[in-house]
Amino acid sequence: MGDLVQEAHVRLHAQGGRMTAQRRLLLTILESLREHPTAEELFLLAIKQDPSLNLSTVYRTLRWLEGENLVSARIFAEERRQERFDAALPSEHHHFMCTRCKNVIEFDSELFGSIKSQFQELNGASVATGSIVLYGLCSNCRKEDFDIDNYLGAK
Amino acid sequence: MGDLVQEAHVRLHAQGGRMTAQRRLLLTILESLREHPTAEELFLLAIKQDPSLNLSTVYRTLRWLEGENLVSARIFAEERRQERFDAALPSEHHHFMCTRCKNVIEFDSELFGSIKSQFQELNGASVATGSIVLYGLCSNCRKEDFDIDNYLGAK
DNA sequence: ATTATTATTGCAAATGATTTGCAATAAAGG
DNA sequence: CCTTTATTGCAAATCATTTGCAATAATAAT
Repeated sequence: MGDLVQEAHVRLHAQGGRMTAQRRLLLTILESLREHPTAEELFLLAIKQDPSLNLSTVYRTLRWLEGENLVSARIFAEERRQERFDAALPSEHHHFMCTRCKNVIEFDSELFGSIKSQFQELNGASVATGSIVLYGLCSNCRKEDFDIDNYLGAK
Repeated sequence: MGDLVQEAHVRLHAQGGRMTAQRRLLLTILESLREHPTAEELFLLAIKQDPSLNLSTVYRTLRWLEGENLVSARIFAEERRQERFDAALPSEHHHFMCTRCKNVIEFDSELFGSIKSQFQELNGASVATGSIVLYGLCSNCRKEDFDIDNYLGAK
Protein backbone atom coordinates (compact mmCIF):
# COMPACT_ATOMS: atom_id res chain seq x y z
CA MET A 1 0.00 0.00 0.00
CA GLY A 2 1.36 3.37 -1.00
CA ASP A 3 2.18 6.47 0.90
CA LEU A 4 -0.91 8.41 -0.03
CA VAL A 5 -3.34 5.69 1.07
CA GLN A 6 -1.39 5.30 4.28
CA GLU A 7 -1.28 8.99 5.00
CA ALA A 8 -4.95 9.48 4.25
CA HIS A 9 -5.79 6.58 6.53
CA VAL A 10 -3.94 8.17 9.42
CA ARG A 11 -5.56 11.55 8.90
CA LEU A 12 -9.03 10.12 8.48
CA HIS A 13 -8.67 8.21 11.69
CA ALA A 14 -7.48 11.29 13.52
CA GLN A 15 -10.55 13.26 12.47
CA GLY A 16 -13.18 10.56 12.92
CA GLY A 17 -13.39 9.85 9.20
CA ARG A 18 -13.63 6.48 7.52
CA MET A 19 -11.45 4.75 4.94
CA THR A 20 -13.94 3.48 2.39
CA ALA A 21 -13.38 1.22 -0.59
CA GLN A 22 -14.07 4.19 -2.88
CA ARG A 23 -11.45 6.36 -1.25
CA ARG A 24 -8.88 3.61 -1.23
CA LEU A 25 -9.46 3.01 -4.93
CA LEU A 26 -9.18 6.68 -5.85
CA LEU A 27 -6.09 7.20 -3.73
CA THR A 28 -4.40 4.17 -5.21
CA ILE A 29 -5.04 5.34 -8.74
CA LEU A 30 -4.03 8.87 -7.89
CA GLU A 31 -0.65 7.91 -6.55
CA SER A 32 0.03 5.55 -9.43
CA LEU A 33 -0.38 8.38 -11.92
CA ARG A 34 2.36 10.67 -13.05
CA GLU A 35 -0.30 12.70 -14.88
CA HIS A 36 -2.52 15.43 -13.56
CA PRO A 37 -5.98 14.05 -14.23
CA THR A 38 -9.24 15.93 -14.35
CA ALA A 39 -11.96 14.69 -12.01
CA GLU A 40 -13.59 12.96 -14.92
CA GLU A 41 -10.41 11.28 -16.13
CA LEU A 42 -9.85 9.92 -12.65
CA PHE A 43 -13.48 8.81 -12.55
CA LEU A 44 -13.16 6.96 -15.87
CA LEU A 45 -10.10 5.12 -14.64
CA ALA A 46 -11.76 4.25 -11.36
CA ILE A 47 -15.03 2.83 -12.70
CA LYS A 48 -13.05 0.16 -14.51
CA GLN A 49 -12.49 -1.31 -11.07
CA ASP A 50 -15.71 -0.21 -9.38
CA PRO A 51 -18.47 0.50 -11.90
CA SER A 52 -20.84 1.71 -9.21
CA LEU A 53 -18.57 4.58 -8.19
CA ASN A 54 -20.14 7.99 -8.60
CA LEU A 55 -18.54 11.15 -9.97
CA SER A 56 -19.60 13.17 -6.97
CA THR A 57 -17.65 10.82 -4.74
CA VAL A 58 -14.61 11.58 -6.85
CA TYR A 59 -15.11 15.29 -6.34
CA ARG A 60 -15.71 14.90 -2.63
CA THR A 61 -12.58 12.83 -2.25
CA LEU A 62 -10.48 15.27 -4.23
CA ARG A 63 -11.77 18.22 -2.23
CA TRP A 64 -10.99 16.48 1.01
CA LEU A 65 -7.48 15.72 -0.20
CA GLU A 66 -7.10 19.30 -1.28
CA GLY A 67 -8.10 20.49 2.18
CA GLU A 68 -5.50 18.15 3.63
CA ASN A 69 -2.89 19.53 1.26
CA LEU A 70 -2.35 16.10 -0.21
CA VAL A 71 -3.59 17.19 -3.60
CA SER A 72 -3.64 20.52 -5.33
CA ALA A 73 -6.03 21.73 -8.00
CA ARG A 74 -5.21 24.04 -10.86
CA ILE A 75 -6.76 25.29 -14.07
CA PHE A 76 -4.55 25.62 -17.12
CA ALA A 77 -5.15 28.40 -19.60
CA GLU A 78 -5.68 25.87 -22.36
CA GLU A 79 -8.65 24.34 -20.60
CA ARG A 80 -10.93 27.03 -19.28
CA ARG A 81 -12.95 26.12 -16.25
CA GLN A 82 -11.75 22.55 -15.91
CA GLU A 83 -9.56 21.63 -12.98
CA ARG A 84 -6.65 19.20 -12.98
CA PHE A 85 -5.55 17.51 -9.80
CA ASP A 86 -1.99 17.01 -8.76
CA ALA A 87 -1.07 14.49 -6.07
CA ALA A 88 1.08 17.24 -4.64
CA LEU A 89 4.68 16.62 -3.89
CA PRO A 90 5.49 18.39 -0.66
CA SER A 91 7.95 20.70 -2.40
CA GLU A 92 7.06 23.79 -4.37
CA HIS A 93 7.07 23.01 -8.08
CA HIS A 94 5.94 24.40 -11.39
CA HIS A 95 4.19 23.18 -14.51
CA PHE A 96 4.59 23.00 -18.24
CA MET A 97 1.60 21.98 -20.33
CA CYS A 98 1.97 20.79 -23.89
CA THR A 99 -0.66 22.62 -25.92
CA ARG A 100 -0.89 19.70 -28.29
CA CYS A 101 -1.13 16.55 -26.13
CA LYS A 102 -2.12 18.36 -22.90
CA ASN A 103 0.49 16.47 -20.95
CA VAL A 104 1.82 18.21 -17.88
CA ILE A 105 5.47 18.19 -16.90
CA GLU A 106 6.54 19.34 -13.46
CA PHE A 107 9.73 21.24 -12.89
CA ASP A 108 11.65 23.12 -10.23
CA SER A 109 13.34 26.46 -10.49
CA GLU A 110 15.90 27.94 -8.18
CA LEU A 111 15.18 31.30 -9.76
CA PHE A 112 11.66 31.37 -8.43
CA GLY A 113 12.82 32.37 -4.97
CA SER A 114 14.60 35.41 -6.37
CA ILE A 115 11.50 36.39 -8.30
CA LYS A 116 9.41 36.27 -5.16
CA SER A 117 11.79 38.28 -3.03
CA GLN A 118 12.32 40.77 -5.83
CA PHE A 119 8.58 41.34 -6.02
CA GLN A 120 8.27 41.63 -2.26
CA GLU A 121 10.93 44.28 -2.04
CA LEU A 122 9.58 46.32 -4.89
CA ASN A 123 5.98 46.29 -3.68
CA GLY A 124 6.11 45.97 0.08
CA ALA A 125 3.95 42.88 -0.28
CA SER A 126 4.43 39.54 1.39
CA VAL A 127 4.31 36.63 -1.03
CA ALA A 128 3.02 33.38 0.41
CA THR A 129 2.85 31.10 -2.60
CA GLY A 130 2.86 31.17 -6.34
CA SER A 131 3.82 29.22 -9.37
CA ILE A 132 5.02 29.31 -12.90
CA VAL A 133 3.07 27.85 -15.81
CA LEU A 134 4.64 27.38 -19.21
CA TYR A 135 2.94 26.42 -22.47
CA GLY A 136 4.45 25.03 -25.62
CA LEU A 137 5.22 21.76 -27.34
CA CYS A 138 6.77 18.82 -25.51
CA SER A 139 9.62 17.01 -27.20
CA ASN A 140 7.33 14.26 -28.52
CA CYS A 141 4.89 16.67 -30.07
CA ARG A 142 7.69 18.70 -31.58
CA LYS A 143 8.81 15.54 -33.35
CA GLU A 144 5.32 14.73 -34.55
CA ASP A 145 4.84 18.20 -35.89
CA PHE A 146 8.11 17.85 -37.69
CA ASP A 147 7.00 14.52 -39.18
CA ILE A 148 3.74 16.02 -40.35
CA ASP A 149 5.55 18.92 -41.94
CA ASN A 150 7.80 16.46 -43.72
CA TYR A 151 4.86 14.40 -44.86
CA LEU A 152 2.99 17.42 -46.16
CA GLY A 153 6.15 18.76 -47.73
CA ALA A 154 6.77 15.43 -49.51
CA LYS A 155 3.30 15.15 -51.02
CA MET B 1 -10.87 58.43 -27.65
CA GLY B 2 -8.42 55.88 -26.29
CA ASP B 3 -6.07 53.51 -27.94
CA LEU B 4 -8.17 50.41 -27.40
CA VAL B 5 -11.32 51.88 -28.93
CA GLN B 6 -9.29 53.15 -31.84
CA GLU B 7 -7.53 49.87 -32.41
CA ALA B 8 -10.74 47.86 -32.16
CA HIS B 9 -12.38 50.19 -34.64
CA VAL B 10 -9.65 49.61 -37.18
CA ARG B 11 -9.76 45.87 -36.78
CA LEU B 12 -13.53 45.66 -36.90
CA HIS B 13 -13.56 47.62 -40.10
CA ALA B 14 -10.93 45.37 -41.62
CA GLN B 15 -12.99 42.28 -40.93
CA GLY B 16 -16.43 43.61 -41.84
CA GLY B 17 -17.45 44.07 -38.22
CA ARG B 18 -19.31 47.01 -36.71
CA MET B 19 -18.46 49.42 -33.94
CA THR B 20 -21.58 49.47 -31.82
CA ALA B 21 -22.44 51.66 -28.86
CA GLN B 22 -22.14 48.64 -26.58
CA ARG B 23 -18.65 47.82 -27.76
CA ARG B 24 -17.51 51.39 -27.51
CA LEU B 25 -18.79 51.60 -23.94
CA LEU B 26 -17.14 48.35 -22.88
CA LEU B 27 -13.84 49.23 -24.51
CA THR B 28 -13.81 52.65 -22.92
CA ILE B 29 -14.39 51.23 -19.46
CA LEU B 30 -11.88 48.48 -20.04
CA GLU B 31 -9.07 50.79 -20.94
CA SER B 32 -9.87 53.15 -18.07
CA LEU B 33 -9.39 50.33 -15.55
CA ARG B 34 -6.14 49.41 -13.96
CA GLU B 35 -7.91 46.39 -12.45
CA HIS B 36 -8.57 43.00 -13.98
CA PRO B 37 -12.34 42.78 -13.84
CA THR B 38 -14.49 39.70 -14.13
CA ALA B 39 -17.11 39.76 -16.86
CA GLU B 40 -19.72 40.55 -14.27
CA GLU B 41 -17.75 43.39 -12.69
CA LEU B 42 -17.34 44.94 -16.10
CA PHE B 43 -21.04 44.42 -16.74
CA LEU B 44 -21.99 46.14 -13.48
CA LEU B 45 -19.85 49.13 -14.34
CA ALA B 46 -21.25 49.31 -17.86
CA ILE B 47 -24.96 49.18 -17.02
CA LYS B 48 -24.57 52.39 -15.05
CA GLN B 49 -24.21 54.06 -18.43
CA ASP B 50 -26.38 51.75 -20.52
CA PRO B 51 -28.89 49.88 -18.40
CA SER B 52 -30.13 47.86 -21.35
CA LEU B 53 -26.76 46.24 -21.93
CA ASN B 54 -26.78 42.48 -21.63
CA LEU B 55 -24.22 40.26 -19.94
CA SER B 56 -23.89 38.07 -22.99
CA THR B 57 -22.80 41.07 -24.99
CA VAL B 58 -20.07 41.60 -22.44
CA TYR B 59 -18.90 38.03 -22.90
CA ARG B 60 -19.06 38.24 -26.67
CA THR B 61 -17.08 41.45 -26.68
CA LEU B 62 -14.45 40.07 -24.33
CA ARG B 63 -14.07 36.91 -26.40
CA TRP B 64 -13.66 38.89 -29.55
CA LEU B 65 -11.00 41.04 -27.89
CA GLU B 66 -9.31 37.92 -26.64
CA GLY B 67 -9.22 36.52 -30.16
CA GLU B 68 -7.68 39.77 -31.31
CA ASN B 69 -5.10 39.55 -28.55
CA LEU B 70 -6.25 42.84 -27.15
CA VAL B 71 -7.38 41.26 -23.92
CA SER B 72 -6.27 38.16 -22.10
CA ALA B 73 -8.28 35.98 -19.74
CA ARG B 74 -7.00 34.15 -16.72
CA ILE B 75 -8.30 32.29 -13.72
CA PHE B 76 -6.61 32.83 -10.39
CA ALA B 77 -6.33 29.97 -7.94
CA GLU B 78 -8.23 31.98 -5.38
CA GLU B 79 -11.30 32.13 -7.55
CA ARG B 80 -12.05 28.78 -9.04
CA ARG B 81 -13.71 28.88 -12.41
CA GLN B 82 -14.18 32.62 -12.67
CA GLU B 83 -12.20 34.46 -15.30
CA ARG B 84 -10.61 37.87 -14.99
CA PHE B 85 -9.88 39.97 -18.03
CA ASP B 86 -6.76 41.96 -18.59
CA ALA B 87 -6.62 44.69 -21.22
CA ALA B 88 -3.34 43.13 -22.26
CA LEU B 89 -0.27 45.21 -22.57
CA PRO B 90 1.63 44.02 -25.57
CA SER B 91 4.56 42.93 -23.43
CA GLU B 92 4.79 39.72 -21.47
CA HIS B 93 3.97 40.32 -17.83
CA HIS B 94 3.09 38.49 -14.65
CA HIS B 95 0.58 38.79 -11.83
CA PHE B 96 0.37 39.01 -8.10
CA MET B 97 -3.04 38.62 -6.46
CA CYS B 98 -3.66 39.75 -2.91
CA THR B 99 -5.53 36.94 -1.21
CA ARG B 100 -7.27 39.44 1.05
CA CYS B 101 -8.51 42.25 -1.22
CA LYS B 102 -8.22 40.30 -4.50
CA ASN B 103 -6.40 43.16 -6.15
CA VAL B 104 -4.09 42.22 -8.97
CA ILE B 105 -0.67 43.77 -9.44
CA GLU B 106 1.23 43.28 -12.67
CA PHE B 107 4.96 42.91 -12.75
CA ASP B 108 7.82 42.07 -15.08
CA SER B 109 10.70 39.74 -14.51
CA GLU B 110 13.94 39.52 -16.41
CA LEU B 111 14.48 36.12 -14.83
CA PHE B 112 11.51 34.62 -16.63
CA GLY B 113 13.42 34.30 -19.86
CA SER B 114 16.11 32.25 -18.15
CA ILE B 115 13.48 30.01 -16.62
CA LYS B 116 11.98 29.33 -20.02
CA SER B 117 15.24 28.56 -21.75
CA GLN B 118 16.39 26.44 -18.84
CA PHE B 119 13.23 24.35 -19.12
CA GLN B 120 13.56 24.07 -22.88
CA GLU B 121 17.10 22.79 -22.67
CA LEU B 122 16.34 20.29 -19.96
CA ASN B 123 13.25 18.85 -21.65
CA GLY B 124 13.72 19.30 -25.36
CA ALA B 125 10.46 21.21 -25.37
CA SER B 126 9.71 24.49 -27.06
CA VAL B 127 8.09 27.01 -24.77
CA ALA B 128 5.76 29.46 -26.47
CA THR B 129 4.26 31.38 -23.59
CA GLY B 130 3.78 31.20 -19.87
CA SER B 131 3.44 33.29 -16.80
CA ILE B 132 4.09 33.61 -13.13
CA VAL B 133 1.34 34.04 -10.57
CA LEU B 134 2.11 35.02 -6.99
CA TYR B 135 -0.26 35.09 -4.03
CA GLY B 136 0.10 36.89 -0.74
CA LEU B 137 -0.80 40.14 0.97
CA CYS B 138 -0.37 43.49 -0.72
CA SER B 139 1.21 46.29 1.29
CA ASN B 140 -2.17 47.79 2.21
CA CYS B 141 -3.57 44.54 3.48
CA ARG B 142 -0.41 43.82 5.42
CA LYS B 143 -0.94 47.12 7.23
CA GLU B 144 -4.57 46.37 7.94
CA ASP B 145 -3.71 42.97 9.31
CA PHE B 146 -1.16 44.61 11.50
CA ASP B 147 -3.73 47.13 12.73
CA ILE B 148 -6.19 44.37 13.53
CA ASP B 149 -3.54 42.47 15.42
CA ASN B 150 -2.73 45.59 17.41
CA TYR B 151 -6.39 46.20 18.12
CA LEU B 152 -6.96 42.64 19.26
CA GLY B 153 -3.76 42.68 21.25
CA ALA B 154 -4.79 45.90 23.01
CA LYS B 155 -8.21 44.68 24.06
C1' DA C 1 -30.94 60.96 -47.42
C1' DT C 2 -33.29 56.29 -47.98
C1' DT C 3 -33.08 51.64 -48.35
C1' DA C 4 -31.09 47.07 -48.29
C1' DT C 5 -27.94 44.03 -46.20
C1' DT C 6 -26.39 41.44 -42.46
C1' DA C 7 -23.53 41.86 -38.06
C1' DT C 8 -24.89 42.43 -33.49
C1' DT C 9 -27.94 42.61 -29.78
C1' DG C 10 -31.16 41.11 -25.87
C1' DC C 11 -33.42 37.48 -24.18
C1' DA C 12 -34.18 32.91 -22.75
C1' DA C 13 -32.75 28.54 -22.77
C1' DA C 14 -28.66 25.38 -22.97
C1' DT C 15 -24.16 23.91 -21.43
C1' DG C 16 -20.54 21.84 -18.68
C1' DA C 17 -18.01 21.43 -14.57
C1' DT C 18 -18.76 21.18 -9.94
C1' DT C 19 -21.74 21.06 -5.70
C1' DT C 20 -25.44 19.77 -2.61
C1' DG C 21 -29.68 17.61 -0.22
C1' DC C 22 -31.27 13.46 1.11
C1' DA C 23 -32.41 8.70 1.92
C1' DA C 24 -29.88 4.42 1.84
C1' DT C 25 -25.51 2.10 2.95
C1' DA C 26 -21.58 0.60 5.38
C1' DA C 27 -17.17 1.61 8.33
C1' DA C 28 -15.61 1.51 13.04
C1' DG C 29 -16.24 1.25 18.01
C1' DG C 30 -18.23 -1.11 21.61
C1' DC D 1 -23.40 -8.56 16.21
C1' DC D 2 -25.33 -3.91 16.97
C1' DT D 3 -25.25 0.91 17.01
C1' DT D 4 -23.81 5.17 15.51
C1' DT D 5 -23.07 8.34 12.03
C1' DA D 6 -19.71 9.33 8.12
C1' DT D 7 -20.09 8.40 3.42
C1' DT D 8 -22.25 7.09 -0.67
C1' DG D 9 -25.23 7.24 -5.05
C1' DC D 10 -28.53 9.67 -7.16
C1' DA D 11 -30.94 13.56 -8.80
C1' DA D 12 -31.51 18.15 -8.72
C1' DA D 13 -29.18 22.64 -8.04
C1' DT D 14 -25.51 26.06 -8.98
C1' DC D 15 -22.57 29.13 -11.30
C1' DA D 16 -19.99 31.02 -14.98
C1' DT D 17 -20.25 31.02 -19.61
C1' DT D 18 -22.32 30.00 -24.26
C1' DT D 19 -25.74 29.72 -27.86
C1' DG D 20 -30.13 29.98 -30.91
C1' DC D 21 -33.10 33.12 -32.60
C1' DA D 22 -36.00 36.97 -33.72
C1' DA D 23 -35.55 41.91 -33.40
C1' DT D 24 -32.46 45.85 -33.98
C1' DA D 25 -29.16 48.90 -35.84
C1' DA D 26 -24.43 49.88 -38.44
C1' DT D 27 -22.74 50.27 -42.73
C1' DA D 28 -22.93 49.86 -47.86
C1' DA D 29 -25.41 50.72 -51.83
C1' DT D 30 -28.65 53.41 -54.14
